[in-house]
Amino acid sequence: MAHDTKERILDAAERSFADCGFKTTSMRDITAAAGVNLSSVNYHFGSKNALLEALLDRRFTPINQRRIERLSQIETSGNHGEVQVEQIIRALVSPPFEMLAEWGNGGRNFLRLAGRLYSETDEVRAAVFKKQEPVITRFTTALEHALPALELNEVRLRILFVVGSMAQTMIWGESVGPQQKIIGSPDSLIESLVQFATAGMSTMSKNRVAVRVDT
Amino acid sequence: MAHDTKERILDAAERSFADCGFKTTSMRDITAAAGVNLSSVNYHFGSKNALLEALLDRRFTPINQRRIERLSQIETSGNHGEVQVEQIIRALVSPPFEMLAEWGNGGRNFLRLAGRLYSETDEVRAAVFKKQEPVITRFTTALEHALPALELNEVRLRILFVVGSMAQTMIWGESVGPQQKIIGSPDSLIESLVQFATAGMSTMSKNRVAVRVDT
DNA sequence: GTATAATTTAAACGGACGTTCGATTTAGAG
DNA sequence: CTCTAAATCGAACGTCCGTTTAAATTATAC
Repeated sequence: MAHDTKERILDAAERSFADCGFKTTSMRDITAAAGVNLSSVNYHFGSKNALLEALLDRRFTPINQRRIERLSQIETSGNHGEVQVEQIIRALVSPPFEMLAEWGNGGRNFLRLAGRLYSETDEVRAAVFKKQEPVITRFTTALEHALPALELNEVRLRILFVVGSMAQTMIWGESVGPQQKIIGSPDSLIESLVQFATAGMSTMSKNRVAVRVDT
Repeated sequence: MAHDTKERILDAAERSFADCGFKTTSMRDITAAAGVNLSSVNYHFGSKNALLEALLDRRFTPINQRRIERLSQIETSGNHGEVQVEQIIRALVSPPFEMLAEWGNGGRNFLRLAGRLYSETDEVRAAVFKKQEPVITRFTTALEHALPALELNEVRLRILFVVGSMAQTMIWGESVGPQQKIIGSPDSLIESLVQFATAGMSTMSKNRVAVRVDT
């Protein structure tokens, strides 16, 4: 029963952060929802910020592990062109949604929370970015190799677009708008996202404006 | 000098909200930055929430006006297919970036702020959504007509992806990562975004998984 | 000029926040 | 059992928050 406290705090915090955001959620909200004492968070994690970090680690570590595994497989498969681009993108965007089945409600809460992170305060975002940096770097180089005809900065810009689509999907995962449910099963959602992102990532225009870079 | 106060508050709030987020920014931060008395915000706007609404109205009204104008022109132009899709998407995503030139730093701050709104607290997001609803609806139906081969829910889902890409671009507009500047002029940025979104929106797969909708 | 309204100001309000502290309870080892 | 360390608990700390109040100041109309 002892160590159970930590996980109950993590679960409650995950849910509250997803519902109300990091700053808006108070420690009293979290501890009340978890059914533990107010001081428990500081005792087990040190501070509210440290709690957030622990929370992100718990989910991002297996997600990123899976991402990297997939990418390694793809790199040794010998595929090329748009097929490979699709595989790479799938390896990037699928894992968070696949975890839904394993993690249940906790996974759904984390998804909403994680989607928001990309637009959090610079302070929080910097922390997240640092954790995700190795993964982003690996996928960036992989896509640069898979799309040799594209300027490097254009590839990186499109990765930004893909991440934005993914984040938005995480946030609005359940319903969009007041009533409409436009999202069915997680599987079909992933397919739509991968298809969209692959098409956008692979497109080669005829009359494109050159991408200028200020150095 | 009297009515100048309101705009100074709006400018300062726009900047602070963009830097630190809505909840994190205190009224004392805003009024200090604006060089006005603490009570001025409540006097002129009523509350902190009302200030945010006024702030959004100031920028979104002309942006959405421009969006609707463009869309109306497109609908009477007689174009079809992917050409029309590109025009519609351009009408949706360009205006915010075009305002940068007109609004200077204020526009840049607003862009970052607006990009974050899509992932704010449900409360804030609901308010934003209500304001944007007519515009979203019009663009949704326009794209549904332009893409008759696509299921309606698939169109709406892809609009979500496009909005996500746009929001992400607004947030990271200046620099991505610690040092890299991957974004050049606003013009080339818009072109990249439009091209990406058009390709993703228009793509027709061969072996797609059917999109199931829970009713 | 005076009267009236609009605006600005300083000060304070009650409340909620993250964190800390000392005491108490629980768990594990000898 | 006893001893020790880990964990939980209630209570309080100081701080910052959004908002309100009432007086002082400024602008506007007559």
